[in-house]
Amino acid sequence: MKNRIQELRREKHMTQEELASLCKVTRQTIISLENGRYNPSILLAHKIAKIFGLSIEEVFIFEEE
Amino acid sequence: MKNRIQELRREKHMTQEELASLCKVTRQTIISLENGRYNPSILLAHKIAKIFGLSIEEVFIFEEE
DNA sequence: CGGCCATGTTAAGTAAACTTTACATAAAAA
DNA sequence: TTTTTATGTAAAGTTTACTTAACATGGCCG
Repeated sequence: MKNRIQELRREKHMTQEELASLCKVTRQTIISLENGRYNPSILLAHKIAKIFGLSIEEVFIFEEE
Repeated sequence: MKNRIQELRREKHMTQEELASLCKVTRQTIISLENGRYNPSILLAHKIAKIFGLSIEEVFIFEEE
């Protein structure tokens, strides 16, 4: 699964720190998501999508798995 | 977070066993999701939504959290 | 130059998702 | 009545998401 977090965060001129605190997770978590180390929980995915004003499917790209 | 898994599964006349094998998880996982013991991973949420031909947001209801 | 800011790495720990196995029960079918 | 089918519970174990903390680096600004 790919995601557009870094791209969308930069569009909004947000730092990892700012996004993390909006989501109420740590900066490490944002780094791990942006760098593809693991996938977010569905709740975190929803929070992130909401912050960007998009649906989960618009932020997280599910390729064949 | 609430979900409509049981409702949608019954609409499709599917057993927990059938849904589980389509998702490639165990029946226990489906039971746990239907009975609200825990939330699915984003990958499992996506698979389930896909099986029902819906978006994640149509199957999983995010109330204020 | 020197310091700060944003990003990244590593590692160890906790919490939550998911598995495996075993057993229980009610309803339908044989 | 006995068996089968669908659903559920419980407990212990593995894997993955997330935290905490410490340290590294390149870019920018004074």
